[in-house]
Amino acid sequence: MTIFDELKARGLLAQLTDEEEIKELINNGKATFYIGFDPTADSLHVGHFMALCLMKRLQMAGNKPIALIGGGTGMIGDPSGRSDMRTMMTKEQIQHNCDCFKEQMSRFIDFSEGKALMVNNADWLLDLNYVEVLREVGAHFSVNRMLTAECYKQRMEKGLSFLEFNYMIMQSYDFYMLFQKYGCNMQFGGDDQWSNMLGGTELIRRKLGKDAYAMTITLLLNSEGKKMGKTQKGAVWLDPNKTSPFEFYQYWRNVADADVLKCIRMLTFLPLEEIDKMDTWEGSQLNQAKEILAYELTKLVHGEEEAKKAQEGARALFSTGNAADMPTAELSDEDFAEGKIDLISVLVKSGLVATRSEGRRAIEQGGVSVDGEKETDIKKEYEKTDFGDGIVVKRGKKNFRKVVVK
RNA sequence: GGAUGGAUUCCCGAGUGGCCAAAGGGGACAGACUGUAAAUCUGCUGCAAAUUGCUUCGGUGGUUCGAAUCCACCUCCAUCCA
Repeated sequence: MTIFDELKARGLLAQLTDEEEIKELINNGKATFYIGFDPTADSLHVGHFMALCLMKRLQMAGNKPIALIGGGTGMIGDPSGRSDMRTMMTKEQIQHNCDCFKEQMSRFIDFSEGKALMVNNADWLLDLNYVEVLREVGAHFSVNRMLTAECYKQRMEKGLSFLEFNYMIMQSYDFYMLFQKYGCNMQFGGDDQWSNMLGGTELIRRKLGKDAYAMTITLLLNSEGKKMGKTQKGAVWLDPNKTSPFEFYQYWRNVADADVLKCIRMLTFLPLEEIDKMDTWEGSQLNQAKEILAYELTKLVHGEEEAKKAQEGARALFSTGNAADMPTAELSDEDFAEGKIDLISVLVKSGLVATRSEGRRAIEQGGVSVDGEKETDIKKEYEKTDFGDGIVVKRGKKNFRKVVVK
């Protein structure tokens, strides 16, 4: 199976400028392609992960990836797919984020011996001269056409600043630069990047009279049409300090039935034949598929050892309600008043609830249990000796914490 | 620069002197049912020493016994005019 057919079978391809040409290039390892990453946070998240996987797949097929870090475009902020203005970041923030990105990416992509490149568009964007850019680049863009682009249409209702309006031009300029500097003939990105990417191919055609190609990856949406990889607390990060391997595992363990197979197909490296078998699974058997998905992804991101730990931890926790390897919270002497601490305080100190009111509510509604026993007395108090080697406090079905006294 | 409309809690959105910690919906959280899924039903959703107290309706001052609500100024947003 060719790499192109595989990508297609996995449902990764969304839009392509020229299917035949792209197929030819990537199947024969002749593509030098880039994917841009804007440093909007100090860690990559699941959305980036898809792009990284794509890079890896194509690299394995002999193509040369360029990871472009948007140190320059990050100064502007991409309006695509957003209904509100981005908050502006300081230069220092952006630099810090770039550094974090670099480190995380090197774990996925082989950057040795010219097999891949990592560049930062700050290198060429920050020193641009305004008037020069207007004359050289701006002349090739039609405002009328830009405004008809889907990503701007949405923003026309809420308001779009000139700053953000220019994002497309900057991204197009990136492609143009990479084409000249590194012979980069292809750009990949999320489907929301389509219009920005077309801007680049067009600029290259107009300025150089040469062809370049663009291809977008399907956005990973859940059955409700929302982007996956987002939780209430924010994104699911790849940085273990921001999203622990256990939380990461649990996120995928808990995806909806309707989304499991899609996720396995798009995100894992499991052979397609194996995935096709799972396609017939129904009902509670799908639960196994979720376990596979969670395990495979955790393994890819955090390594086999962490994946095993997370899986075992989760299994033990949900079957027996106990596990050696669960998040632990420590209480110290100051937490005890006259040798005692009340249950609400335990919940707050262990981070299971944010406020005492929330803790009170959780107890009153029967959502709290201690060592497997439901506890509904909000005044319940514990002495130091009650903790022994640690007690397991649970809020809701999926939030556990082992509480020990130091 | 001018005219008009607007800013309410996580989001949308009611509220136009006291009955307001603020209707309704969404989301989130908890419970029941389940498969760590979905759907459904129920509860709950500012904080706290919790039948009470404290802090919230863009900001700052003011009027009043009492202000989300009235007045002044300011900031931001939308639409129209330049």
